Amino acid sequence: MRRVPQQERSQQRVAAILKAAEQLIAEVGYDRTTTNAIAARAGTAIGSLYQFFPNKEAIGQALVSRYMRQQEELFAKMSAAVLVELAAEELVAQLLEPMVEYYNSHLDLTAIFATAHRSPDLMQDVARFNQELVERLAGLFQLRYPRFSPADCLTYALVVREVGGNLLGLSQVVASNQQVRIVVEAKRLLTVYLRDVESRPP
Amino acid sequence: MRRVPQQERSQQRVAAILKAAEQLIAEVGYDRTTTNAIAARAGTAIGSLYQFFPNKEAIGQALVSRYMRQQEELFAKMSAAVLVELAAEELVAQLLEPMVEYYNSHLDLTAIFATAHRSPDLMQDVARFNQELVERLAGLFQLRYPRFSPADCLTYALVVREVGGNLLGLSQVVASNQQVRIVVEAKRLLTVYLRDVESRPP
Amino acid sequence: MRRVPQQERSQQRVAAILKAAEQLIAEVGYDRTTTNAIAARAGTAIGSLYQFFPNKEAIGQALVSRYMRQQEELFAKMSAAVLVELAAEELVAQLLEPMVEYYNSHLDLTAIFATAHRSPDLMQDVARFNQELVERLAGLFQLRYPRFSPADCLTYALVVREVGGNLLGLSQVVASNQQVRIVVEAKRLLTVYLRDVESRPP
Amino acid sequence: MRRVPQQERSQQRVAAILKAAEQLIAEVGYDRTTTNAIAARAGTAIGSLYQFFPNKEAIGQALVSRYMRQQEELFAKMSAAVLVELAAEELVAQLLEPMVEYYNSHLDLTAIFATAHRSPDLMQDVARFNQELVERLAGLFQLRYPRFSPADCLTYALVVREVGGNLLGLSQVVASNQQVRIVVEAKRLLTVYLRDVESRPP
DNA sequence: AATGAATGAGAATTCATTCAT
DNA sequence: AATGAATGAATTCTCATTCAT
Repeated sequence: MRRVPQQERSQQRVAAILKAAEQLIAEVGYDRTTTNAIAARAGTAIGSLYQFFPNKEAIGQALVSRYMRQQEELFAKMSAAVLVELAAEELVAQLLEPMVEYYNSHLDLTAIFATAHRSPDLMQDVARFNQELVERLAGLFQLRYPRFSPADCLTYALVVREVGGNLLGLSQVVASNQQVRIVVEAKRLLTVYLRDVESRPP
Repeated sequence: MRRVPQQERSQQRVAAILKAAEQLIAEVGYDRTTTNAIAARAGTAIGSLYQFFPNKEAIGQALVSRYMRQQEELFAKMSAAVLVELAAEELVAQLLEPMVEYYNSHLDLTAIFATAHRSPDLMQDVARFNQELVERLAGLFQLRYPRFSPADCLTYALVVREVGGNLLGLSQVVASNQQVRIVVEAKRLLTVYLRDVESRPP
Repeated sequence: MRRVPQQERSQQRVAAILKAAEQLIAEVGYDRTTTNAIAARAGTAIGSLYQFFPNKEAIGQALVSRYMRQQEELFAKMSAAVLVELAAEELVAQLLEPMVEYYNSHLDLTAIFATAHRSPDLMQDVARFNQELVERLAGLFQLRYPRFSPADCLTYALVVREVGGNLLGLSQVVASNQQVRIVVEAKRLLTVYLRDVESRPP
Repeated sequence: MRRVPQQERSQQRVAAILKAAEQLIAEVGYDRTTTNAIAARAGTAIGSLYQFFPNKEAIGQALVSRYMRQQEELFAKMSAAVLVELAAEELVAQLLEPMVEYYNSHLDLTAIFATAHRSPDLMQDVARFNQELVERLAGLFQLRYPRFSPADCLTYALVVREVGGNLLGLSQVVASNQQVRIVVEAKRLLTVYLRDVESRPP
């Protein structure tokens, strides 16, 4: 960010910009979201937008990093010591619950993540976050299932993250009577998968 | 398509255009792929590109519909009568194998599907295909598990398609030593999920 | 218009754009006038042009509607009650004088009207204006010469408008020593024509 | 023309091209008529078109010069000696009749003439023809009315040509029940105008 | 001679970003 | 600090013309 908003009015402005960006990206995708449209929906002048963000990418980065920060807070609450002991079902619930909540209030994530693959800078942040998340999961699995190799644990982590993230994304897109069902199935699916992993010989 | 390529040279040209488009979309995404870049990589003049495709979207549509056609051919080979009888593990293998093969040779699909959500026309085709695929799966599940309601079968189909597609997509992106592992886990995960479904009371 | 110019600077810019468009259209015709050329001659960036006009056609429409508005003002000044009573010579003078003045300051009209026949939207405006003008004339003739049928009056109106407009257009194109003569003859020609009409039996 | 068509088949081809060009120009205007469209409507390959015409402009020129040649033939039939003696009404009839006939079969003239003003080469030909026509008329008037100055005769010629041409053009465009009326009025208008001229003192 | 695929300069339009007010 | 008008590089697409077959 170019300038850190000090006054309350500025902070509200930045919040409005991020909210507008979030909505527009969710609606039309990252590439088709114009900075002018963001400013317009945020009720701000385009010039003001550029006082806080040096370029369009920075807005995407801000969105991603805000998401990262919030996810980290969620994870920080869970002690690894506890997670290691939980039954598979409980573990999945603990992991997915906060993500479900987050997805329900931040619709743009899928769109940003989808486009992020291609944008040099945005990609860095998203990739770093995903990496971190996967590593954290892999570490957790290593603690829970010490008999598996690190490469195995990494695989499980990749699978769990991908499946979890995408099913939650799907739940946002389907007809409303399917939304909850998808989330229920996501938990069930991950649970039986983890149980299967647990039952495997080394 | 504007003009149907009759001669062999034309067909090669169209093939080169589609291949270039595929690569570029996979590299930078649909929106950032320019028609000029496609023509340049295809070793063709931009005007020639527009002799075959009326606009940029048509190229994406061609890619999508080619994919749809090929997928349908794959499905056409499997008789429902056989699939109904298979064990969960076999069924998953039958469903995933051809998709794995396809994903390995067509890297752009994830990128197109990601952007497609936003583009009116492209979306139609992709959505229609996904819908069809999901309905086919739901129909299959209904046959296999008659005790479940259509809504249940739809949920299972949505989950299986989403998880299957995304894990295969993931397998394209990860480090090479993880690629095969991911596919193996995808099959395992879907297998235990289907077994779980099978074990449920009505 | 996309954005209504509020500030004086903007108004000057729009005026400069319209003036440049007018000149270029008069010089090379509507189709061969490029928006970039208009912007260049107006001393403006192409982007600025598009802030005020959504597309090229809108510039032509603005020119036409400005013309229409000004013509209507001219007509509004003449009361039908007075025109009905005038001698043919006076009537022609009243009708042509303002048009002469206008043609002398707006050289592009012929060019726009010539191309307008072909452009869907531009045509609408021009056609509507011509229609209106002809109907107004036909109405006036009906009042002056109640013994003629509406179809007759329409014919007279069509002829008078066509001849009037074209001779004034011609006066813009010929050598300077012929300009005034053409206008004088235009008046004379229309006067003797109207007198002839007046002398006809029903 | 690039190559003079010798064989009959070639001559038919050229005729088809000119006919197609004529129609298209009448429909959409000169600038918007594409050479590919001309070839397509003529049932010819675009390459063949360019074997006979070096560029698009040459097609317009061919149309204009064909028109010029035909008009000259019409004029050649009328001896000046006879025209000088005719009454105004007869003279007008003699002059307009062939033009009416021609306009009825060649609808593109108005469109070409309208655009011709702007096209360097096309303009030359059209201008030359108009000039010639006007000079011929002026010469005729000088013979009929020796008491007027050459400048006066030129003015009358300009007026008569402009009015005649445009009213015939108008007659092509109006509703069918007005077409004949316009032509009748055109003759009447020119007649009373010439009579007025004849009655003027030197 | 005929064909029509191929070419690429050029036109309309968008949008990220700057900068005068 | 805020504003929003101004900028112009970049993009999509057209069409006159060429040239290999």
